[in-house]
Amino acid sequence: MGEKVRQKEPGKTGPKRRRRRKEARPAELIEAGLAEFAEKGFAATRMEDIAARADVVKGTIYLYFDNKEALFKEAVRSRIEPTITDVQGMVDSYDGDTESLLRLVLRTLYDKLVDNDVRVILRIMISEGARFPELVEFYHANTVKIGKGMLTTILRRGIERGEFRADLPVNEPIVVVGPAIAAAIWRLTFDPYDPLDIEAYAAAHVDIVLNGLLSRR
Amino acid sequence: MGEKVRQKEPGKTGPKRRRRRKEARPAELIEAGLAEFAEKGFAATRMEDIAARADVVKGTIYLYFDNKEALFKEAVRSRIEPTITDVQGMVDSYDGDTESLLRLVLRTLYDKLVDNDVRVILRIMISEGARFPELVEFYHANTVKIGKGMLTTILRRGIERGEFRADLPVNEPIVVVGPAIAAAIWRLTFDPYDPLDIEAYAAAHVDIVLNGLLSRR
Amino acid sequence: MGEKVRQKEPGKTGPKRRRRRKEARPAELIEAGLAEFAEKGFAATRMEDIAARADVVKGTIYLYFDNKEALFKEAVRSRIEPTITDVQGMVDSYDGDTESLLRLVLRTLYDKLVDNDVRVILRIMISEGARFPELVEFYHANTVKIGKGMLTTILRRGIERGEFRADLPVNEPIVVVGPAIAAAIWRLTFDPYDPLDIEAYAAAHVDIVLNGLLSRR
Amino acid sequence: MGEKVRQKEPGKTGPKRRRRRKEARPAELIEAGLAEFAEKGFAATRMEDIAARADVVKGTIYLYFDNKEALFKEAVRSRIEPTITDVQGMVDSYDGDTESLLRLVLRTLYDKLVDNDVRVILRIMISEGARFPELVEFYHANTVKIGKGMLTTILRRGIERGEFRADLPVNEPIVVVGPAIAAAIWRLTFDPYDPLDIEAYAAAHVDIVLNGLLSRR
DNA sequence: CATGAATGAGTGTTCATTCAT
DNA sequence: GATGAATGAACACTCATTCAT
Repeated sequence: MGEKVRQKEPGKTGPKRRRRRKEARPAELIEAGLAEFAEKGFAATRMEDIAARADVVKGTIYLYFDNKEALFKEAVRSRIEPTITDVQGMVDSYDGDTESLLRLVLRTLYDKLVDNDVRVILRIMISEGARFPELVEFYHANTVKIGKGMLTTILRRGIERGEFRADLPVNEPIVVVGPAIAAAIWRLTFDPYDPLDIEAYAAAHVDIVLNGLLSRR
Repeated sequence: MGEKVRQKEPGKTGPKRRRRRKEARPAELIEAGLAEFAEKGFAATRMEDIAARADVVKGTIYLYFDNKEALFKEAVRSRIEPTITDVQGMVDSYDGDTESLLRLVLRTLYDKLVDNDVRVILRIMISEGARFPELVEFYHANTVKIGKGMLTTILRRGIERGEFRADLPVNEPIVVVGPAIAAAIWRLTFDPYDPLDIEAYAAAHVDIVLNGLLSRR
Repeated sequence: MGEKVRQKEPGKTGPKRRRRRKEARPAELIEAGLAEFAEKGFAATRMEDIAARADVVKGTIYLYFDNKEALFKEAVRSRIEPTITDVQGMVDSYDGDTESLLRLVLRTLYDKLVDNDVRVILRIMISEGARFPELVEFYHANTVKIGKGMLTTILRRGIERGEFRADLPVNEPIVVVGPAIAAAIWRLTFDPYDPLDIEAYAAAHVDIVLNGLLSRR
Repeated sequence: MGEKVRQKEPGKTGPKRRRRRKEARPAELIEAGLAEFAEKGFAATRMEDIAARADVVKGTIYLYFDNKEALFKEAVRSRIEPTITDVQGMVDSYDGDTESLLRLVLRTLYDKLVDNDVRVILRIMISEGARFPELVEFYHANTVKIGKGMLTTILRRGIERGEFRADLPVNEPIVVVGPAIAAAIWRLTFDPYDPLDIEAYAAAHVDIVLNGLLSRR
């Protein structure tokens, strides 16, 4: 009888759990949305799944966000903002040798890279960048460009202090962090089939970038 | 022939051509599909758009592929297969010094990276990998793993011949090509806002990886 | 309330009412579905038509049923269930002569046969049985088999009490109700061209089955 | 590697089996169509399946029939036509006693009932009658009405010759064959779950219809 | 504020039918 | 005549969004 009439468990009708903190709602939805978007991409993510993850119903989302796209953008933006800023100061006020400074910066980068959020933003940029160019621009302006500038500063500092080779290609500082970006991509894709030993990899990165491959003549 | 627009009642409804392309169709559809999937991802791509790009109607696709997923998988697979194999031989038979070999391999990598197809496969792996793990596994097994092995071989060769430092971290060869992967990602995302000078970047990559950052003591 | 036609901008697009009928909806949809399925068969019935008959839109059906097949099965099942049970008791507790009992049972059968629902289930069994064998099995087990058993009981009772011929073929009780089944089929098919006088037919059925054709020797 | 590109077995391209007799084509298609329609109904039958059953391709059907509906109607009609006519003569020229005549007619009916074609036409009438009333009318006019008339003739003959009860309800002759119709329906539906012993059933039918249920007083 | 039933605009897929070969 | 590639009009089903409660 009634093989499968979906009927949301009748009897559960009572007005039970009124939401805890109303203040937290948008943040919870952003959290839930980001998780879903990162996992499935914009198009494949269902509002219903976001709602379920935030433990509300679909309609509730529309009390806080105009539509799916608005939630997506806010979610991504909210995660981009606090990313680089904290590293900024580190460079300005550092007074040790530049090699140590670069090691510290790379260390920080790997720690962030392992952190889910940043990796996930990277995936979203790659996946959805074509459809949301403002987000890419925003991410670039607020994070990537700043980071790139920082690296240039570090390279120049090293050269000026005679610690780094004078003929370094300072205009292409991304090369220096390239292996870390590659590691982030690897973890997003091939890790299940060929797991990356982050510690060993990070050490190899620092070793090769600092010392190069060639034997000392 | 077969390309002619029907001409009866000129000025009427329009160019309703029926091309007969049995042999060519699957390849054309794969091409069109790959372009759309790469641009928009699996979920956001409409069969109708793929069809339009291949200049057929939606239903025609189903003459050649069971469904959207089948087309997607075949398209991706068809692009993965011919990727690495040609480089393989280069390494085995090379008899110059290892630095030159590595330069050659990196050069080839950058040329491929600029090539649309490979970059595009990378984007698909990152975007859709979670939903199509078989594809990631396939790509890893047929391309990435082989490439990684090649790099290890090259590093070992350099060490054995005394050309490379004896204490190189040969177990993390991805570090060596990391900057190139980062460049591919960059081109997929930030290039419109901050274009990459591939030549300069590639040169910087080779320079830094081979020589490192530090000044010779 | 809930039945009111929205009135803003009178003369505009029309009566777009949103009724909230959580409780009643499944039953309404089953009713509408059964009517359509019985008329056109499973394949030829459009979800949109079912929806229209229930005064909702197509998507609404999927709030209550997984798919067309699920709605079909539930609709058929829901109509099969309450069919025979009421007759069951009649036989067990009857204490008049068996001829009267049989007349009563046949009378009930004709009344049910005229009843749209049962006839319609019969049509569905014949039309769709091949594609939905579980339904046929279910109908047989819950209705036909029970009815058949009842008839056997009646025949035996008549024989035991000396009312019926001792040499009756009690193993083929369907023969006794066969003319009623034929009448149901007739009404489903030829009635428009050659209408059946149910009363006269039922009387003839009872007459012939009880007395036979042959003149008393 | 081409997981599932459908590609009709390349190499089988040669112009092999040119159809045997062109004359037979329409008949073969009608045969194939009838079989499919009977099994699945009009809507659920695919032209492709009919074609496959007749060992031609889909397009070929349209050389002989305007469309699906035309094929359906012709198929049904072609099977209706030769049905009753042969029995007609039997009645006119019979000179034995009427009980034997009726036995003979019922025997013939059961033989036909077992015969796939007639049962199958019955199923089609029940399933598709609502959508193809002309066919029902045609079937009724050419088969059912004639048969009904024959039965009336037989009943009258029996009464006139004093063989049958004088007060038989001659206006409802369908009652007499009702059990046979019920048997046909049974075989179309419940036979897999509760098989009918046709011989025993037919004997019971004849027995009960001729002698009735009541014990001779 | 929150709910969740209902909507309606798609999108993937099927299939009768056409037509160049 | 026969083929089978291609078409295009449906149709089942999904899901972002709305809105009465």
